[in-house]
Amino acid sequence: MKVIAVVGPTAVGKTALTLDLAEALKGEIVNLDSIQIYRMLDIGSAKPAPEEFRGIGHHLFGVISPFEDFTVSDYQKRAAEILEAVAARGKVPILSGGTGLYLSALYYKMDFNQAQEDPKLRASLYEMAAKEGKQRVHQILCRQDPAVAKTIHPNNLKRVVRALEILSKKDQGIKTYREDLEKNPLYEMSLIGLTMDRKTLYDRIDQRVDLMMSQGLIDEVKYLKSLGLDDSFNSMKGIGYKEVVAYLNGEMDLQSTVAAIKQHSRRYAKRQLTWFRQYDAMAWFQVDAYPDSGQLLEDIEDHLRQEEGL
RNA sequence: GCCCAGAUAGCUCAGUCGGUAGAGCAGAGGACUGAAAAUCCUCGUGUCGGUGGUUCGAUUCCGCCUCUGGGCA
Repeated sequence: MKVIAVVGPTAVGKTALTLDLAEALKGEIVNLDSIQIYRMLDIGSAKPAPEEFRGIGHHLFGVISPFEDFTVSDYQKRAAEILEAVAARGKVPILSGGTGLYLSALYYKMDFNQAQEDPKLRASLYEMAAKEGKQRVHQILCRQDPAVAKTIHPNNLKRVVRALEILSKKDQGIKTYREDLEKNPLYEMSLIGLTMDRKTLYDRIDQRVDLMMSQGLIDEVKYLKSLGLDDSFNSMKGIGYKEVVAYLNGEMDLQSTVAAIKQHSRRYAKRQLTWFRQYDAMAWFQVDAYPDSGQLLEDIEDHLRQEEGL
């Protein structure tokens, strides 16, 4: 099945370009973003508005309750179904978003079903970390699987815990996961990476945060809070949300809140670029090197045609 | 004009009882298999304002100059 993925850092212009591309290729858009997937998180996640859909199919935007703990594994299942359905309709599915792990969950053959979550084990390990230190938990991993322990830093508790969780279900541990990584044979995926001069990107991020504020991000978060959502929910851990929650709790003044959102967004963009560099098949396009989006679109279409010809 | 305090990394500053210097922030690079907008790791050479002097040796002490704050006229 032919699938296109448009990825890149936040604020690089994925949404607009994907819309043009979908129009040109008679495609449908499938969300590849871990926050836009939630309902009611609109302004802060820069979710595309239905008024701007131009009649093009959009999937997995705002379909999950923000009270729900959505995971990569859930995404993988739901996205796979959507990709099937779109292809069955004779349309080309275009993934668009910036969540790297979600891309890998589709691009590679990743089986998350082998080791389910274990809340009890997690809780006890976190308790141990709180009492005896993160080092202690890492030591346990060292004993059970020294090779994996070496690849995970002791301070990265979250990942140490997950590695132990996998070991408790499965003899091979997380290492075999990594080594077994192969491309998902179901999809013939074209990877389109959007990038931009760093300084220009950061300016755009700053501008977009200002725009979100003027669009009413504070009110959006106020409303979410009034529903009972606080920073303990995964949905509220997104950039723009966690900072405004802190502001509404009186922990920060408005100016530093805005500054923090900008800074966190910049760092996030950097991490996204690091992640997306790992794919050898990624075709990169420097967005700000094009005088207009029309030329960019043409080049991308050329590239896709070329890839198909191979 | 006089007095005082400053001038050190992109920014804010610390420090060297004289042996050419280091924190925070900003920034850069990286890792990543059920929280991923998450979580975590690594990275600091800069005419120490300019110029003379003392000294084996000055960013450090002294003189002068320039600039920036503040005060007094």
